[in-house]
Amino acid sequence: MGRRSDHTREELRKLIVSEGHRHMAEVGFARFSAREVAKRIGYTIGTLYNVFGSYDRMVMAINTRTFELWADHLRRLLSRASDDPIRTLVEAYFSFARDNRNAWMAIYDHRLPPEMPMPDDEAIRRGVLTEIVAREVAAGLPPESAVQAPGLARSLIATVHGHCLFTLNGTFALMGEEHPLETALTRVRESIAAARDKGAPTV
Amino acid sequence: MGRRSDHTREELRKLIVSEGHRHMAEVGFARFSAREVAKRIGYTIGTLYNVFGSYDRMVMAINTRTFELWADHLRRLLSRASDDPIRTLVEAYFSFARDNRNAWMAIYDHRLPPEMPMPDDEAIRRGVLTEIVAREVAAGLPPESAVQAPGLARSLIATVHGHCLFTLNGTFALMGEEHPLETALTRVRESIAAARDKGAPTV
DNA sequence: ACCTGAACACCGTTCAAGT
DNA sequence: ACCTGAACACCGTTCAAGT
Repeated sequence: MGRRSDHTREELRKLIVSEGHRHMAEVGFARFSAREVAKRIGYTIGTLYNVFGSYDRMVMAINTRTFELWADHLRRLLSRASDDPIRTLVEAYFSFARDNRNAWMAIYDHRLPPEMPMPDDEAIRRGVLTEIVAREVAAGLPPESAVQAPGLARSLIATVHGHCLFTLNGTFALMGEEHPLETALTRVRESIAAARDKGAPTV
Repeated sequence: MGRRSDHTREELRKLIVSEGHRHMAEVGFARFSAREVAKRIGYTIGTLYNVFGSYDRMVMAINTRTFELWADHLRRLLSRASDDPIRTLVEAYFSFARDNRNAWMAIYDHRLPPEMPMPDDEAIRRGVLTEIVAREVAAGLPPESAVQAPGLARSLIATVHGHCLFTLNGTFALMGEEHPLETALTRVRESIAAARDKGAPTV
């Protein structure tokens, strides 16, 4: 057969990412299959390799899509009148993860081969989420402490991430933790308060 | 063929966990294979199913073994004269993860099927690590705040875990974080200081 | 009772052969 | 130039058949 060209290369890319994301959301990373994505869009497995070159590059594109949906979710909740944007951010981090379990966990389940670094384009699109958080952290600090915002934001994302991950993967349940979100928020508030008190680092 | 009985059932269990752990450490969760473990110990795949019943139960046993090695590592470093056990704990969390990348990440890569809860025995053996941390956190608090120790310990483990995971999976590298361990330790100290100041909750 | 090994229904990856 | 589909070397899982 060959030469169908029902779609341009760009349309095909979007089709694969969109249907692949849906498949990931349904079955999760462990049962995700490139062959199944091909079947769903009515092409064969060879076509996915024409477009993405490898399984890893396709999963990377799907996970970047999840990052973008996640950032949208954060912006949407922040845009609603909120007198407590820090709480809103923590809640949005958790609610996206909980409502998109499989796709969200796939971001961290998938690891690129060591010899294959993340393309700049993908890294930039994923970095938007960090920027959203950094902006709100900066807004919560006095001007003389604002230089700390990017570093503090990275660390607070890691903090919230740990709490969110332990909630979804059952670790907190085994430990007997009953209020993961409020606990995470307490940690975040403590650190922002500490940065506020300390002011700009003197080093 | 059949009926070899070179080993008792218990010897076979230990053999599989030990060789399986080695295989996991070498290739990581994504390339781990039960068939390869069988080949390495000189049995066939059917025998692994006789002993463990499923792939998931075998991986669970291997990961529990990693938990025990990890707890040993923490105890070993704590037992050395240390004037700063909290720093020692954070360093030990990171150093075990870094020196046992594949086995450590496999703990969180592997997810049990939802219908298959963790057996009590495994949960208890994994919980030892949490208890070690809780003991040191309690020692760092005044007596009237000590009731908070278990809850605070869970949360600090999640905090350190997020920083450790972002270090190993490359997230922090993309974000430009250069001192993950010191950053995690700063977060931990802030939270312990906050608990110390606040005293026992009045609720 | 214990273990084997074939069978089953899948994988990701490659690539010669068609249009 | 684009796409197919067979081939390859693997998976986890099951289970009848051997000893």
